[in-house]
Amino acid sequence: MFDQFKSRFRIDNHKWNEYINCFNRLEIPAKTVLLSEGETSKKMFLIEKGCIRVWFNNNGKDITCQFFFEDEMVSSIESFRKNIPSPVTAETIEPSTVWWIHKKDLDRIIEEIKEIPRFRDVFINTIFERTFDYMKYFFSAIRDTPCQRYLNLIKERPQIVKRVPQHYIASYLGVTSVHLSRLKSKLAKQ
Amino acid sequence: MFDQFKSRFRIDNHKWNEYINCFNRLEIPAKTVLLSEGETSKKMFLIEKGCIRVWFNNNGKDITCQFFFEDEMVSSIESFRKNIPSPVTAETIEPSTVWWIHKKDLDRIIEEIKEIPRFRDVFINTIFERTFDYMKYFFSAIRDTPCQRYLNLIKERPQIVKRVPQHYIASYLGVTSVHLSRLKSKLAKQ
DNA sequence: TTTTCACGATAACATTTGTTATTAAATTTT
DNA sequence: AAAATTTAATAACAAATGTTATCGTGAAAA
Repeated sequence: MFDQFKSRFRIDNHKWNEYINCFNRLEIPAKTVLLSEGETSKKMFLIEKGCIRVWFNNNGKDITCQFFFEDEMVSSIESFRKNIPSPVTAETIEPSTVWWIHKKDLDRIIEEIKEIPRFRDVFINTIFERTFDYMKYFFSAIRDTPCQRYLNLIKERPQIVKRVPQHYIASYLGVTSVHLSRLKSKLAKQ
Repeated sequence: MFDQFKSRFRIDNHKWNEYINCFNRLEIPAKTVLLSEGETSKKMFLIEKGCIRVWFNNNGKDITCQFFFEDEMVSSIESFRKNIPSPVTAETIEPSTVWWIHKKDLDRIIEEIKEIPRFRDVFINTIFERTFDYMKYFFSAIRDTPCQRYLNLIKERPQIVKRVPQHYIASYLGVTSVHLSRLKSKLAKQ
């Protein structure tokens, strides 16, 4: 589970064991809430198996804004970094296995390995890539029709279309589930 | 113009003068292109006076995706950082005064002051904030109606509504200029 | 097994948004 | 000043999308 990170940073074995001992394995059923809207995020989750959606409430309807799958880290990064109430809820879609770590442990680890220039660069690069991702999402939202965004999702993120219930995808695309269903049947006819 | 940065990082006078000498002042009319779509960004611009929009072409129509005003830095950060062709064009809206710096000079300066922990943290924090901004834009795009987004713009970024021609704002909101005009007249009646 | 419940498809109708065209005012250029 | 260009408003119609309701299927719970 953690080898992907180890090989990237060349951390000595002793330290490495100390770090991975901070993680706790957790097996949970579908629809388990890992972080609630309004709660300040104190844990970071790493997905071993399963899938998680992040959503927020808007006038009684929930709007899904992110999906996470195997090997991805999940939290409300805004809540986690700034110690403020989370604007979103994180919840499993499938029965899942996750590893979680306390914020204070992760902060300490980051503080320690921050001194490794190699790590620092990877860290900064990761944040930049996240920014570029969200820029893309925003640009797509103002440029493309819902139909184009759905086709794009099939192409770029097939996992989502295959594993996630359709009404979650609909709100992620900014349309109703009725309309997404309509778009699908229209596309099937062509 | 540069004092806002100097006070933030406590850099000694000699170095400071070396740094600001890398910047070139430029007075330009409205509709001047500073970076073209497809071109690899080699300059970063800092706005002393005026305003700049960033846009991309979509099937012959241009879609504005960002606005910049006084004291803000402009480039395609993706092109600038990754040395790839810019997905966007940057162009003045008003007659403007900008300061520009060569990428190689800026890279060298950043490399030097990166060693100052204080700077490093501000740098990392700035990227995070950019990410949060784009997350907000994306969330708003899938959650809010164009009308809500327009009202939000008036509230959160009044400069845009006051200084930018309406058809640029329309594409930024993801609607046609006809429709934005319609929304405005509807709001005026209430 | 039986009973809920979650999920998705579809229809009918309402509302929003896009398209195209026209006009007028404001601004810039000549 | 005159001409050209840019910008915004409006109307009429078309297309996209939302809303509400109904139905069927399959999965989960009792």
